[in-house]
Amino acid sequence: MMQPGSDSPPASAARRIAHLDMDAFYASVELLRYPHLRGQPVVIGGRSTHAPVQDKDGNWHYTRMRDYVGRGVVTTSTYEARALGVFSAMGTMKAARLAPDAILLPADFDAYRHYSGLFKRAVAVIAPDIEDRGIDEIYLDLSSHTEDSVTLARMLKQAVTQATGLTCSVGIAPNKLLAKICSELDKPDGITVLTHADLPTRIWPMSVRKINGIGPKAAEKLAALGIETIAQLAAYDAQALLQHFGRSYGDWLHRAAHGIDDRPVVTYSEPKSISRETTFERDLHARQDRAALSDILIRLCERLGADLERKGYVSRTIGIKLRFSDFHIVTRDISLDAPVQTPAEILHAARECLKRVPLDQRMRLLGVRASALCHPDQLEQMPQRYVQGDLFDGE
DNA sequence: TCTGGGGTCCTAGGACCC
DNA sequence: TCTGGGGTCCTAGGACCC
Repeated sequence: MMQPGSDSPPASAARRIAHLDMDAFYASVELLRYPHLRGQPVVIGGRSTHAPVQDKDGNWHYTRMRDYVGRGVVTTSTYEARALGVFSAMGTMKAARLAPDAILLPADFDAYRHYSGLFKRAVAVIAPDIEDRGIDEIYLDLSSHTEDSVTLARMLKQAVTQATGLTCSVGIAPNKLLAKICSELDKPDGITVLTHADLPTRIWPMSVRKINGIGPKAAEKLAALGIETIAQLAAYDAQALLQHFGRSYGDWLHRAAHGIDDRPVVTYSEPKSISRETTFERDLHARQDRAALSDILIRLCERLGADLERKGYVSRTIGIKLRFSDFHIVTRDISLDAPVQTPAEILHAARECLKRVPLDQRMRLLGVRASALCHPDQLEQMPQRYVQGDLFDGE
């Protein structure tokens, strides 16, 4: 907030942006529920059939990783499990090999959403300019605050812990790109404050993969050019980057390596799409498993329809997604004349899309997506199509 | 013993319009 | 005959993020 009597900062004024990241969020929420597991390697993943059960004497019985069979990936893990090499997105079976004695807990997203709301509301009391980046992290615009950065970070962390019993890590820097990198520098339960002057010593030695937006593909391409650290990326000829990565991404790479990022903290945005998808217990075939697939599709459409209704959206574009056993993905979508919301309407459109995919291979995943969303009460004000000729009568 | 579910953004070609 | 230059929408795929 602006202080009374203070002038608006000039457009070029240095910004102060925080990135706040909850520490091992899902696992930490589970430890609130099962505090006696603290200090042990715990992995979140698998299905709800692996939930702990309490016997008549009040003792909890957990599933160990070694007893797990089935598909899926690790959603997150405690720092003790990470020490054994178990990280997010790792196949559950591989994780079981690395940490057979680790305890497996199913993900409970309702609980995580609850704690997500608690920590965000607590932060909002101190710093209301919040950009939501998912369930466990946020950006904050602290530019108008007068306290020094370490004081602010301590206040934020204290508010989060008071509201949830959980810890987080905070990075404060001149922009989102740097704030995001620096919240990781002192994890868990850390505070890192960075200025542009710290770039060469703190940021440049790191791998390009630490930049949010450089994924495995881009990193591989960069490595082929002899670029592995952010320093090497910063030193690389800007024109050459454009040649290799195209104008948009090439320019962004160059700016990112130099710590330049003008993106604002976006405090509100409408969703672009809503989807539901599921990976089957075993791969299914369109012919042999027709009934099972049909049931799954119907259930997905029901859930998607319920999501749309609950959130108050109608959709003009329905799409499907298939992942085949060889992991290649096919999508199809269809734009409708009139927006839809009910499961029956979604199902009808989804079946139209499915007709356009050759189904001769086994599938492992089916998904349904609604996009081109709008609120039903906006339909009146927003005609679907302008009659294009009207504006150009006489042409 | 591989590899979840929910998203965003970008690119690119073709249809179609003026 | 030869061959414009905008623009928008639709569709498909892919990279990336949490």
